[in-house]
Amino acid sequence: MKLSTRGRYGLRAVLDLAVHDSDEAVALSQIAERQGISMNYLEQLIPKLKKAGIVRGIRGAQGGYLLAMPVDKISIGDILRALEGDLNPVDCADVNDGEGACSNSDTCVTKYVWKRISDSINEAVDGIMLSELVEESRKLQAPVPNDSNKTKLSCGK
Amino acid sequence: MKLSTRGRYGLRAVLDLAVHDSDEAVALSQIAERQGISMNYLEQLIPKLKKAGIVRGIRGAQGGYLLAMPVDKISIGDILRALEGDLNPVDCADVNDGEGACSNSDTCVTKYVWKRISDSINEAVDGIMLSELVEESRKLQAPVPNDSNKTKLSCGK
DNA sequence: TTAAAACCGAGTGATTTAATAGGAATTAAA
DNA sequence: TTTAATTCCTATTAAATCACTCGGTTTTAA
Repeated sequence: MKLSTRGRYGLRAVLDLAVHDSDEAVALSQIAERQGISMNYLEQLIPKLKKAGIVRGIRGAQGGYLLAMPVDKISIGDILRALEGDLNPVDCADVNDGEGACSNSDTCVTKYVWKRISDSINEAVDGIMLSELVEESRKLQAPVPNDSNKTKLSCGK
Repeated sequence: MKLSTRGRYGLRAVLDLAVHDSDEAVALSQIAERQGISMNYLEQLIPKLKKAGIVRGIRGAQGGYLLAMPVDKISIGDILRALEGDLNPVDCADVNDGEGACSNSDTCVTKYVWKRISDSINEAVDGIMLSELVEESRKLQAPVPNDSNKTKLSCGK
């Protein structure tokens, strides 16, 4: 029951993008450098975020990425589901609306457990908007206004 | 963010044991057969459940396993944590009380997200007692009182 | 024209998962 | 006292997944 680096790195990348949001695109190399993440690896996560309508890319020189929606319309749940796939603890038809066929759903008792876990996770992540994390990070870097470019926004790898 | 078969099989095994709870021990071979799970594999999960004080083994012929606590004292969270390890989405000191050292916990914003997820999962599973699942399974098998031995209690693998 | 960037797909070593297998120790019952 | 049932313990393994790396192509601003 651990998030993979897809979810962890990807959320950091989107948050970095959100913190540096403006009218000009941000190059992936900058995000990768600031966050200390391999750019090649980050590159693989981008298509998932694009498909979910979270970021959009600007090709060519001086290109980069922009958020495709305002920060207060993007929930952490949107981001994590885009990167990790559904956040359900099992592949079960009664939990994951219809997906994942199951033969004896009628005699299944554990599905109540999976449903409760699934609902609680999704409610938690859907209740946090990207804008809240942006605000929080601005508070944290306020005391040292100069090195705003270096803030990692997240711990560990 | 999926539970492994450890958690899914193991919970089914404990639930099976709880449904067939009595003063005589239940052989693992019976649980394995009823639940359609490899006995060799189930055998590997038992030490985790014993260490957590959930089951105890009776050795020798006519031996087997018994619940080590009353069903209303065992939460689903106890069982899943015993089988899967902690249910936190990341290894982060600020989430997983102290475990997992972290260098820049001070500038970390994402930890708020991980904490919310972690808390919601643990609250969900700690709020369900094994006794509730036993009751639920009795309700489901009530219409056909004869085949109580065959109830799988869970779907899929 | 050039260089910076997004875009695309293939390959890879390490780790984890989900088992299987074989045997030793214990004990109730024949 | 033997036998058979059972827990207990450790090792091995095939397959999948993870976390990257690499090499190239297209696009586009300067």
